[in-house]
Parts: sequence; structure tokens; C-alpha cells
Amino acid sequence: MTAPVLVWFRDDLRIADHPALHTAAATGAPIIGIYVLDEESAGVRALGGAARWWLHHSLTSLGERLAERGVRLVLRRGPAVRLIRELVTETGARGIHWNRRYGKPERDIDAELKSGLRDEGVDAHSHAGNLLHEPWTVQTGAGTHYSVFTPFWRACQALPAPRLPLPEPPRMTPAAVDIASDALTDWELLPTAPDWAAGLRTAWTPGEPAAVARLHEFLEDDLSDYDRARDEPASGATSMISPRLRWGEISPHTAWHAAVEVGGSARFLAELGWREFAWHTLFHFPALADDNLRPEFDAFPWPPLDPDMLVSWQRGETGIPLVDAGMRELWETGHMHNRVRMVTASFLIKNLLIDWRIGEEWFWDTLVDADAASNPFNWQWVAGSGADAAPYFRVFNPILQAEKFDPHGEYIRRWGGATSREPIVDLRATRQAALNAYEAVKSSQRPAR
DNA sequence: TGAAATGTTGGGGCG
DNA sequence: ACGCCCCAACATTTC
Repeated sequence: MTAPVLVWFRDDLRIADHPALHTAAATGAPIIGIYVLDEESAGVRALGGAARWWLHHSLTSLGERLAERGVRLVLRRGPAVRLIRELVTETGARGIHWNRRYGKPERDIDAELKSGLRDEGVDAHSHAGNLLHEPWTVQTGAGTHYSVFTPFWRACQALPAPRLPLPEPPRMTPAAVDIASDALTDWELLPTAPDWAAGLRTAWTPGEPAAVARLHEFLEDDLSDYDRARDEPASGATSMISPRLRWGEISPHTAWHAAVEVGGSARFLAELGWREFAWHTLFHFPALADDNLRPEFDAFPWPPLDPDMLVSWQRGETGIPLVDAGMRELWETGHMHNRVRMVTASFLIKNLLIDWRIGEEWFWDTLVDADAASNPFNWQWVAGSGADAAPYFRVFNPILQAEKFDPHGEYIRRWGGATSREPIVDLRATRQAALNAYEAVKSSQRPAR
């Protein structure tokens, strides 16, 4: 009997344009798919509630699609290094393939596994599957990484164009090995008591087929007017592919080339670029979710947390219509329009003076698309402590933002943001207080004498 | 991928 | 006809 080859699925829950699966299938060896829910390894961030919901359904979809092609998806829960080594032994696999991850704890796990398995003669291979450009390949003239988006993106475009997406493997050999798998329901990824996921079920269909369908719907219906309409949260003109990219139901290569084929939109492609830039930043600054990227922000004088203020923000009860609408969209659907994310984040940080890390955690728990790079990257961008956040003391006025981008109040009405509640803070006074607090950052920049 | 304050300009009302 | 003032509209600077 031919020894099988394992394909370890992680943030790439798809069959098309999956370099690891494609390479493994091309060997002709029997294929076994693996997914490990790792809640134990050091440094690996526990999934948020909305993420767990998405993962459950996306794994269900992937498992069905693989099964239709004769391939099993084996589920295991525990520390990845130990479990993968056990699976290699149990199956007698002669090789294992995976697509790279770029967070530090995950890279450490993968590096340890790869060298350990290779020492034992197992053919362990990592592939580039989830970014258009590997983070270490984008370098300044001085050989350092980038800290400003525009030159970063220019450098990306000077590199060879992203490769074309790989097709679904034309043929996959089923494995005869019988091997135990956890039952997905035992992982208890779905909320019960209470079941808060009704809005998510209405808003989303996780899984690769729905991801591909939405991408093409977006390209046909929305790309031509994207530059203008993308900023209006009521328009429905954004791609909504962020969770699909987060879970790897489609690859950025697929999105890139599909958009280019229909004439492209520099603006849309640049949005893929911001995703690349976030991962580039995380790769070179692994503490992105914990530490200020700009260390002078360590001097920012956060006042003691007022829990009531935080709860008002989380529940969408601030009395600021656009903020409340956004926070309710988030709670209801696990998603929020990008412009409204900027406004709600700015409000938390600069009008409530609550540390960006606390907002980042809430988004991490409630967004279906939060990943380890984009979520902290964007929070730091709004806070001013992050990459390319100039001017770092920018304060959004949520009333003006609503006038500009939701002029008819359509988005605000849709999400019940138009309450008669009094604002919990005075925008003018709190803005001034935030600017005063930013003075501490400015003075800490000055060299000591 | 800001906002607010400050500066500049030019048209029109009016003595 | 002319100068003066007001102020909206736009541009620039500052936070």
C-alpha cells in the first residue's frame, strides 16, 4: 500500500488555488486532509466567538467538498506539534504539505515541526498560498521592511506579478487508512445558551462556493463604481470578501486576477495591498496586538477605564448615531463597513480615551474577519501608534463623517443608530482632551537633555 | 482613508 | 464709478 501524504489545512479552507493540496495531489499518493484546533500552544491567540462560528461552518463545507472527491478531513484538537507528529505516525505518512502562516507563534510551530519531521525522513513542505508577496521579499533599498503604505505597495508592484491561481487538483487519490477524527460538534464552536448567531446566519454563507460566488457578483455589479461607492456604508458596494480571505476560502491571487481580468480597480487592488501590508508589518513586528508600533506612544496617558463607557460603545448606546449603527451592525452580523470601523474606533480611542487594545479585543471577538495582522494593524492605524498613521493625532468627527458618507441617514436607520439618546460625551470637549493627551506623545519624542 | 482654525480671494451690496 | 465692507468659497496651516 502506498504511504499517504498529509495536507494540513489552516487558514486556507479551500480546494482551488491551494498550493499545498495541489502539490500533494500531484504526487499521486493518497491524500489525507487535517485540521487542528490548537488552543494550547504558547502564544497562539484563542479564536473569538464570531470566528468560531465561521470556522465551524467553513470546516463543514470543506469537509463535504473533500469527501465528494474521496478525501477525508481529519479533525483533531490540541497542541499542533504533538498532534501532527502523532498523525504522521498513525497514518504512516511519507510527506506533509501546508501553506505558510506569518504570525510568530505559528511560524515557530511550523519551523519546529518541519525540522523535526525532516530529521525523521518525512517530506515536510511549506508553500506560499495566502499572501501575494512573502513578507521578507518586499524590501526598501536599504534592505529594511516598509513602514509606509505607498512605497510598500509601489515596491510590491515592481515585483513579479502575483502568480496565476492554481486550478482545483484534477485528481486526488483517496487514502485507505482508517483514522480517527473528532466530531466537529464536540468542539462546540457554535454558540448555545444564548444562540446569538441568528444575524450571522442571515448575513453569511461560509465556505468556498459562496466565497467564489460573492467575488464574481461583486466584480460584475460593484467594481465599476467602487472608488466612489466604497466609502458609503449604505451602498453595499464593498466586496465583503474579508472573511473569505481571513479563512482562506478564496486566495488573494484568485481575487487579484479575477479583478484584473474585468478591468481592475486600482483602489480595490490597493485594498488587497493593505491586507498584505498588515501581514508584512506583523511579520516584522510580532507584538503588533500588544505593543505600540511607535514606541513613543507608550507615553500616552490612558485614564483609568470607565467600564460603563466601554459597555455603551459595545452595545451601540453612545448616542452618536453613526457609532451606534456601526456597533449594532457588528453585533448583528459579525461585520462592519470599513469607514464605520474607522469612525467607531476613533470614537473609542479619542472621545472615550479607551486604550486601542481594548477595542481591538472587542473586534477580535465579534468580527468574522478579524485576523492576527489586520485587526491590530488597523486599530493601531486609527490610534496613531501604527504604520503610516500620519497625522497621528487625527480625530474623526462622527457627525461630520455621517454627513459626508451617509448623507440620507440610510445606514444609520438600517441599524437603528438614530436613537433619541443624549450623547454620552461632548465631542468637542473630548476631542480637545485627546489632543491634550497626544501632547505627551509629542514631548516624549523629543530627545532628553 | 481629518477636522478645525486661519488665511486669501473675489463678487456683490451699498454709500 | 469707486472704495469699502461683508462673507461665502476655497486654500493653507495647525492641531
